[in-house]
Amino acid sequence: MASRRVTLADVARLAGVHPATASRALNQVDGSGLVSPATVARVTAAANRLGYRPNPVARSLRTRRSHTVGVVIPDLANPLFPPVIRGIEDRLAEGGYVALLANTDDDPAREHQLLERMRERHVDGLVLATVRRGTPEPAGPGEEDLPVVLVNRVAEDRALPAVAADDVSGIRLAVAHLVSLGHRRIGHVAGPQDLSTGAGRLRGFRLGMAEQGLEVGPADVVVAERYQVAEGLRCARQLLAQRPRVTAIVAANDMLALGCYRALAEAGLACPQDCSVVGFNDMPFVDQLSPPLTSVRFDHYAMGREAAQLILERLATPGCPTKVVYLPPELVVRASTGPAPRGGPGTEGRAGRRRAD
Amino acid sequence: MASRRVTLADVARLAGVHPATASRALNQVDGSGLVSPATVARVTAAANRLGYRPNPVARSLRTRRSHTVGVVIPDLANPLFPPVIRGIEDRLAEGGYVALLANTDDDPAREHQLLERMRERHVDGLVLATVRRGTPEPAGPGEEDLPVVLVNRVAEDRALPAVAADDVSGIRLAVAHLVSLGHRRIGHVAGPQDLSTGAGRLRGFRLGMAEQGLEVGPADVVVAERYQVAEGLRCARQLLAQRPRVTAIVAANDMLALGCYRALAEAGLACPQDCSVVGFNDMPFVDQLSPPLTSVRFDHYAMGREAAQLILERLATPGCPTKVVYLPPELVVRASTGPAPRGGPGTEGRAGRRRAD
DNA sequence: TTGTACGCGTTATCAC
DNA sequence: GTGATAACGCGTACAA
Repeated sequence: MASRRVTLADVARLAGVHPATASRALNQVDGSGLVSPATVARVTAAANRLGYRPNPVARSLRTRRSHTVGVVIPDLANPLFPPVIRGIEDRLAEGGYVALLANTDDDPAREHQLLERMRERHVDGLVLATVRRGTPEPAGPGEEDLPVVLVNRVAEDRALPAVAADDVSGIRLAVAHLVSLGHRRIGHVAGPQDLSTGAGRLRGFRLGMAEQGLEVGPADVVVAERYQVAEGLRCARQLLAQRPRVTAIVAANDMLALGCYRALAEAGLACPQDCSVVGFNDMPFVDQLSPPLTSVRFDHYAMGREAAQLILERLATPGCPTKVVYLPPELVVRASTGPAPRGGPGTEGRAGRRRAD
Repeated sequence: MASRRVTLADVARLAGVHPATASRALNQVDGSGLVSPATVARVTAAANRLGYRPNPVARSLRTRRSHTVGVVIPDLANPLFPPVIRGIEDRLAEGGYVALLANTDDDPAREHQLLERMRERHVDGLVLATVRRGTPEPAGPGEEDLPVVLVNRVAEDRALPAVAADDVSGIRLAVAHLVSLGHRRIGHVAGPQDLSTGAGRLRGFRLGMAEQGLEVGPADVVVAERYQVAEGLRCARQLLAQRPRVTAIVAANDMLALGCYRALAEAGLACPQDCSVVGFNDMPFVDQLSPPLTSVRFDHYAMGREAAQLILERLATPGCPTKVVYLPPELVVRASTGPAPRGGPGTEGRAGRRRAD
């Protein structure tokens, strides 16, 4: 029936101490003897008895810390992110923090507005999955700088703490796998080059091909503007047009790989009989596709946890060194990759067979 | 270079008025003349000049309203929800509100804890996609009650505002479609019966079958405990075991339909040649499955917007009547449904063919 | 119409 | 060690 929330003053009254003392007693880090153990006991007892919960708003007003971390995601609809968010939330909760989530839909204007809102709300730090190369300062100039951690992105100069998959290694795995299956004419549908993942994976492609003694000509790479199925379709169409004898495509992520599927179907090519496809991220559901997608996998949930860990460290120790964490990738081989066709694709013999609707 | 945030006092000083006056001038609803137009002009000018942004924390402490709405989702990894969340966020932003997002992973304990955190943070209202039948009071008894809106759920007695698809109509569409393809032995993998969607869709199934003059025996329905692929697999296995001659399965949602795919593959049955499958929700990516899934579709983004609309109405007019909004469903026919097999499935002639790995 | 004074709930900084 | 006091930034009765 007690309708009003119980406040610190109530606790103090019950414990027979001044509110300030109660505050100290409750916020006490164990050991530092600023307040007598007896009072601590009495106050905590009173707090428990009354079911006292501090008011975070009042606390935030006073301390200018909100125990809230802003998490900015480019696209919630990308299945990559839910596990990442879960990881962030879980680790943050362990540290007593809450995530304020926002997604920008890749719209810089929207992102700017969201970041402004987050500053207003006194978020203590930011976890960004949106940062583009060339805009390392996420919050505009002149502002007091919030702690920032990048996730699934890395700053060009590694000046910001970050957690991401080892893009280069991952793509090299993919290339090596394809070569082991006999592929030689391999194309790359690259990601946006203003994203660290897009640039890193393209670098990995060139490196991996070189390691295998294969050349990469200008026509072997088509760069997507965004990580979306439609872009994958566009790029794969172009790739097939300018390199009709390609037998395998490495896509910079799974969304683009989906676009490649469509382009192959359009062209009357079967996957993997005529052309193999490899993705990146191993998103949920790609094992249910037709054909199930071979993809470079890493632990998304762990990436989220690690990002939260970094921001917590940074909040606890503002000056701590800037860490960049790379997660080890592995290749999950499924049915979208197979032996290189012997006659070569694009020859009339194999085209025009069964196609997805 | 101005490092400190500009505060109301700064604005007042520049405008040459008392802070209280500045406050009134800025919070003024147009028309009601509590403050002279001249001062309003001066104050707003000063505010713009300084780039004043009110401190939401202080305001929230004072007014006990945070302009924040808690949004609780059972499972972020379900692709149904991202568009819903987008809809909620967008509409909320138009009304000057922010969404505080949380996902419970279907864990009531976790949900309880999250709701507590949200209360602490002074959320002004709640949008819940988690409510189960039998627990209409989401926040525990005796507490001051926050405005609540349900999304993708409906309270048993319709006592709470809610937005959801018209489950009954949707399933009837599915049944009618299957019957028109010649199916007569149709099974249902039902959703959890403590969720309004699970119960409503089961009701729709019985109704739809009755309309078509078909009987529903106890063995024709298997009830899933959760909306997950693994549960769909379990239920479909059971259904196939107890009704081997079934030629079509209506799944209560797309996740369960995915489980049905697996069960059919296990049993060596081809979809749709041996057995058709219909899902519900038309999640993103189900058009990319093998085979592309026939599913009952409704506008997820619109559902989110509508839910936000309802909570905004409720915040503006606390006593307003309780609305329950049903969204019209439509059937998206893809390749997972086809004509009923003539010989009937489960006969040895067709079993044991190609199977997914 | 505007200024005065106070309180929202907490914590930081002084004294004692 | 603990109590008193002020302040975080804003909104709002009340007085003028």
